[in-house]
Amino acid sequence: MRQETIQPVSDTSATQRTYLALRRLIVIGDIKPGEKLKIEGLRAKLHTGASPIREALSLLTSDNLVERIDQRGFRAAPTSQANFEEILALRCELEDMALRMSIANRSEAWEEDVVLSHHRMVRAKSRGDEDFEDMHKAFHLALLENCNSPILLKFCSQLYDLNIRYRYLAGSALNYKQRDVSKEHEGIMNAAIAGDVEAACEQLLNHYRKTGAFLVGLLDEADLA
Amino acid sequence: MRQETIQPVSDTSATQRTYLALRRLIVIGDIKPGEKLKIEGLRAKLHTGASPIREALSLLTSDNLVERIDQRGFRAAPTSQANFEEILALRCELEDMALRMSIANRSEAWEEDVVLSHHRMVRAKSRGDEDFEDMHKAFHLALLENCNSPILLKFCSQLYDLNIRYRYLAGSALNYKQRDVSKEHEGIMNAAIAGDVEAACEQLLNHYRKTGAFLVGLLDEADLA
DNA sequence: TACGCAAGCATTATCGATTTTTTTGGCATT
DNA sequence: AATGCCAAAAAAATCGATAATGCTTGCGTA
Repeated sequence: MRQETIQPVSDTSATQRTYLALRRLIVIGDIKPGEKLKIEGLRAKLHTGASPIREALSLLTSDNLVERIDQRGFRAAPTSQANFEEILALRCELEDMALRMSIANRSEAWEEDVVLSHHRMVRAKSRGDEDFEDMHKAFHLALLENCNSPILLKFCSQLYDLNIRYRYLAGSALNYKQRDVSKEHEGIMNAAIAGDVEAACEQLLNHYRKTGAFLVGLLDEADLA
Repeated sequence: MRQETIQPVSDTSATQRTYLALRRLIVIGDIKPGEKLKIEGLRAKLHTGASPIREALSLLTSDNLVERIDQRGFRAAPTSQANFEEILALRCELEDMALRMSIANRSEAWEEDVVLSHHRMVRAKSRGDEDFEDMHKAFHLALLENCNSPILLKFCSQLYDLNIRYRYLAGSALNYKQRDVSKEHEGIMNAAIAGDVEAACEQLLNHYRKTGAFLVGLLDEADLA
């Protein structure tokens, strides 16, 4: 009988798992903005050693989700209205840029990716799936994916995560006020696929600004810190 | 007699020192693009333990200077003409944006900072100081500093470092062909201080594009990897 | 009472050793 | 000659313990 190659204990490293777990905790607000991230506490919570934690925190620093203070440990990045507005403004600028480039390089393969990720998002939503948020992000990034500028894409992805954090902070109020977000998504997708740069960008930015304005309203009430 | 508080062994952490050292080695090209970064080797070279190295490398990952491959270690980010052109294009877009904002928020304090950092750069240059490169970066960032958008600033700073790496790769040929870079710097500074947005931005982008075109020429000859 | 100092405590940072995983090189088989 | 398999070596990842550092509290003094 064929000797089964020994299965690795896990297919990802402890650092990777810790990174994803911590990132999630911060983004969804389970770890509060400004909160001190004590190694010991996390070690217990995530069942792993100090090294993976430390490394994961270093990685999160680059994502602007964690602040590292030399000799004084780590803390979750603080939030503020100014920070939110900065993120919104940058997102509008950078995504506009990326979407224009993406459409300029338009190809059938890309159009298919966009349609596919949109479909998956819609499906996840109608099912009430856990991973709707992931699909939502995937859709938005798929739109930009074709821009042929990995660094720009990375910036957009980072900003997306920073932004979504505020969505969670604002609470579930958003779920009700569902506007016609689905329509907006469709509109963006269709314009993008049709190669209508101006329409696509205008709708995308509108989409962000509407959500943004709404969020600012909510954040005023809920205190951030 | 007043009891002297015990001096710390060093005023910065080993991680911080390692981070700066490694970053420098990569930017100036002492560590080649794509080169494997073995922990043991670096441990010996930098006289420190594995933990600080590992952490420093994680931090450099966020700067796009190091790639992390799960379970397979780290390597210096590879270079390519496409990558260089991407950096150049992004820099033009983002710095243009930042400079416009900076000028829009213009204040006396900021103008003084700009003048000061320019002076220091000129002085370092005339003296042939080691730290001319640092001063040069400081000057360019000072121009943008007033944009009131820390994240944008961070992006610009990152892109600056990525770009300068190519300058070093192209070799010292640049030192001779000194065009009239000093004039260009002055022009940018004066326009910025005078609040002439269009002139300042135009000159800044020209400055980058000229250097960029020149570099692309050199990079064609020298093989990058 | 307010201030400065110092000891004790909490936490971070670092090291050295161990465990896992990947890579390499040789050997047998087709 | 090429392929696949295994064992040995190299490297990365992780752990547990220790050293360094920052923070807090309580005491003595003015």
